[in-house]
Amino acid sequence: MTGSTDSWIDRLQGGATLEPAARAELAAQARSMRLEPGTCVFSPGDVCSSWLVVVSGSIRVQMIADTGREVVLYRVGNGESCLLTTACLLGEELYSAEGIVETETWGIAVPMPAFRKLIGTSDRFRSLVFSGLGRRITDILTTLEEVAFHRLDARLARLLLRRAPGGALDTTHQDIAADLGSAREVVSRQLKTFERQGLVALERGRVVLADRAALERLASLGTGGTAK
Amino acid sequence: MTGSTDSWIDRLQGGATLEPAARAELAAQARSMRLEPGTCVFSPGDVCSSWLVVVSGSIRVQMIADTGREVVLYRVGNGESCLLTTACLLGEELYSAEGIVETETWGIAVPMPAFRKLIGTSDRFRSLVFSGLGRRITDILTTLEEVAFHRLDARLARLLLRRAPGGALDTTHQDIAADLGSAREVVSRQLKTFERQGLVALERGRVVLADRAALERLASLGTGGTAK
DNA sequence: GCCTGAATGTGACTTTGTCACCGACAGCGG
DNA sequence: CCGCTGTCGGTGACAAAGTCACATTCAGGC
Repeated sequence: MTGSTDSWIDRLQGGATLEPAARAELAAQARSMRLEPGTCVFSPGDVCSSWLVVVSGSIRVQMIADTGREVVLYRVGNGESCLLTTACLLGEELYSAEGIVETETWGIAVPMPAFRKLIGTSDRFRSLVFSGLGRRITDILTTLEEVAFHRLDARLARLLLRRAPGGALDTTHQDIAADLGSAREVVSRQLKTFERQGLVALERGRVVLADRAALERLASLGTGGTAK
Repeated sequence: MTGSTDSWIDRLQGGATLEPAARAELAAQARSMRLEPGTCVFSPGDVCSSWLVVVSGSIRVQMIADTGREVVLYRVGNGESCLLTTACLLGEELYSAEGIVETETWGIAVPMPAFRKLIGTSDRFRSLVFSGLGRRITDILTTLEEVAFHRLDARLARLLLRRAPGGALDTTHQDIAADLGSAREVVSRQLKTFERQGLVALERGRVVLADRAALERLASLGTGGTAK
């Protein structure tokens, strides 16, 4: 809303090539927000009135069962938009999951009317929105495949490799369980087993990778193995 | 492609209100197909070159694990379009699941260029496509929630009630297992238990509901119960 | 040092999934 | 009518995952 109003547009994935008219419309209509970790951006049953983009930071989108168990569907960050929001706006439905701010986040909200207008008038905007949509649907299907078909040890190994690039991961077992769609006790036990096998070292609120190669071997079980 | 060329357009959900220009474009570009049960319409890894609509009949979209286990994501029928196809066309991705014709099906294929043109020019067409999209995403999330959170007995009871309106269901245990994302043996055992409890009667290739009320009681466990 | 709440560890038991068979049945060709 | 063959369903044994009910452990405040 100030001098650098539209700098975020360039940080939006695919935003740099938008037509000038679309850029202007976006810059004029969008509302910029700063969000604190823990904030709930939307909950199941909410109506959806704006298109959401995360410029920086990260929002976790998850489903919660009545028993308290959770599954993380995907995370939105780095110039991405949120699949559920887009789907709800386009299909005029209610949210069916919840969105939680994970790290200090800079977000942009584009009101529904402006969003619809842009979709109708800008080819570039349309393809930007859609390619994000396709990618996320793939993410959700991957989550479903993992939960339905794969063993927990392989999934846990994959998650550790994916989320601990520096060789360590600072989270609680509860968080990991949510990511995997499993239960905390199960994750604790599996981590303990990994520790006994020398694959990781455990500290309170932190998992340190000790044998990356072995974890990779485990992770590739049931991934198609020899690949196609 | 004959006298009644565009009669299918009226049978498409939301198709009756399309602008004349959009109807003409659709009628001119679409290709009509008759599909036999068992035909595979698309497989994982295929590129997606046409937008697909099922006028009548039914197509089952499912994922298959290397172990042979399957989960049905959703079914397309009755004037609906296929989420995965739409998502792949829009996001230019490859299919990540497979589509199998279940019953004799009448389908329509709209080539990608015509589809893109319609999306860009017709407001009605756009909203028709999108509302279908939103509904299907909800379906997939429901599937994920069921598989990740709910007990098999409740899920099986729900499936029986949903798919046996006449009080009986003609399918194999294998098929039911695929629908639930579970294994055949597990479904067989659970059905046997239901039979011992007098909830159903089993015949080869057929399940007959015997105590609908009890099944409904079972089905509502873990659905939120008293509701919200 | 003591309290408190969050994070983690564990045992016992249930539910699901997997593996390896077996038997039952339908349709078919002889 | 007989026997073959492929699909369908049943079962036991055992492994993996989820649930329940607590016991520990630890970091910070007071």
